[in-house]
Amino acid sequence: MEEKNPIQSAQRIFSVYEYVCRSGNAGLSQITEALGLNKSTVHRMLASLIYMDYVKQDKFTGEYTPTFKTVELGQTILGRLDLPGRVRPYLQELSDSTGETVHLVRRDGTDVVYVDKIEPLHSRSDSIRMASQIGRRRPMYCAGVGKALMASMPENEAAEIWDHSRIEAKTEHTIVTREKMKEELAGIRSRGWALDDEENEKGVRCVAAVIPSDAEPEYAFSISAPAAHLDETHLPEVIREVLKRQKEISDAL
Amino acid sequence: MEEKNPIQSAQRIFSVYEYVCRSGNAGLSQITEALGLNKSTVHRMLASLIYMDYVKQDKFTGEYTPTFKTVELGQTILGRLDLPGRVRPYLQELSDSTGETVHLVRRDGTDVVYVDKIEPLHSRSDSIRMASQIGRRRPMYCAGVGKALMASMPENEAAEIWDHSRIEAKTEHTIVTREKMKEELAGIRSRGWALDDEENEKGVRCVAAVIPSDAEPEYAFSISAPAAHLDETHLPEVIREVLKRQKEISDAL
DNA sequence: CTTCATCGTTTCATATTGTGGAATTCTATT
DNA sequence: AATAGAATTCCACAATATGAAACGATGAAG
Repeated sequence: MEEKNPIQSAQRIFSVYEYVCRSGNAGLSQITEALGLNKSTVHRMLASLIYMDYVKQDKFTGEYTPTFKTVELGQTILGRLDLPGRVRPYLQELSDSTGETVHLVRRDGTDVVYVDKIEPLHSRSDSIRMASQIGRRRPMYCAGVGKALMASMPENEAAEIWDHSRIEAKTEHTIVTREKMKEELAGIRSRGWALDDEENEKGVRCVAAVIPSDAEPEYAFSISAPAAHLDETHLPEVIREVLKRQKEISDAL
Repeated sequence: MEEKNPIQSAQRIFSVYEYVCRSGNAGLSQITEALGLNKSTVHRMLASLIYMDYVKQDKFTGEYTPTFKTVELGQTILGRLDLPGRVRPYLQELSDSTGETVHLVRRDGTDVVYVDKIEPLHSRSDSIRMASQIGRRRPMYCAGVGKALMASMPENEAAEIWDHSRIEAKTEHTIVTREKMKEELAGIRSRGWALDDEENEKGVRCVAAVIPSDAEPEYAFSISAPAAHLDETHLPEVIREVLKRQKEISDAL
């Protein structure tokens, strides 16, 4: 991998672009300070982004905000995936029947990327909003969906993913040894579902399963919930729901 | 407005970036030909985009594809909007009860931008897939949602939108005169809903209404369907459903 | 097996552009 | 009216982006 951007001005303009996207709105001085660039440089970068319709400037406040063009490009990329649209009805039903958030992910190297996120139509009164976001990536080793995918591939391939992952203990429950992971994957294979037992985020558990496929599965889905909801009492029922929907999806594809 | 990009290399690298996003995957030579740039320039642009993680290169085919980073940025922008998440359950019910696609838009100058799109969980057998896409913009004057929004603002403001729009007859049904639009908006005001009567796309009709707000409404939603579904027989029922959901949303916000 | 075509990759002299310091303009505050 | 602090503009020149040419890889044709 290169150790610096082959095009310096690209680094600069994309820094400005991302800053505006991530902040939502920002003034010239704020961006200048945050990025450590000269303000006439930043000004020209913004003028360029405005010209290309990625950014717009509020007439009254002078602040810069992202346009929806990035949203449209993102949706163009996402919309090219066929599977999410086809499985969404099943995942919405899963979400509705459990009252919890459902995620669909796609494998991307040693990571998974969230490609859909379904909230129940009627949230339970004690539900919490999941911080997950479509487009975000996460390492496979500490995600229920990631482990489900690893369990559905040849063992050597799963081992390679482990070896290429930067293992760190995200919580005290995160699996950090090769042996433990191997056992875990064996368990997942025999059960047909994976559990993220507060391994990625304290207080959050999830039940996951792969989307069956003729080839090696590339997608997986999960129900995430506060650990208090997914306790020993409720777990079996949720597992049943997950496997039921998995079967329906399998039958329909 | 500037008549050329203030930063030439920005123009180039964003051209390459958009090309890769829109095509889904492309080889160096293809991009070079399409954009009329020197191939070593394009190669360096791609190297830069790879460095910034917007693009990746397939190891086997050598082709370049967009990563999910753009999706993530787009979702960051979209996720900053509060209203879509809150009204989605109502719109999903509207979609399910009618079996048609529902759109939520937000006003953006003289245009509307699609910020959500809901498909019924169980499509009717003769449903068609709407070409609309989140992030896409559309002029207000020829969209049901746009007319609904125009009808809910002061007349002079609606007139200004009309004056600043590039009016063209998208179909033979498109309203292209100021007088006709004025009458149309008066009708919408008295009825409380708008109809896109094949004005934007032949064969497609939609019923639209604004999302009520204390201030001037900024969002509107619509049901779109093939004209054959939304004929005179079915229209009253769909209108009732639209107004019913509008009321529920109003009560809940 | 050799040759050829076409793809992506790399190099480097130099033409061209992006840079940033300083001045200017604008607006809100005192 | 003066001041502060924001955004905007200018332009000499330092620095970079450019592209022609060469190179390496791969698959197809003979």
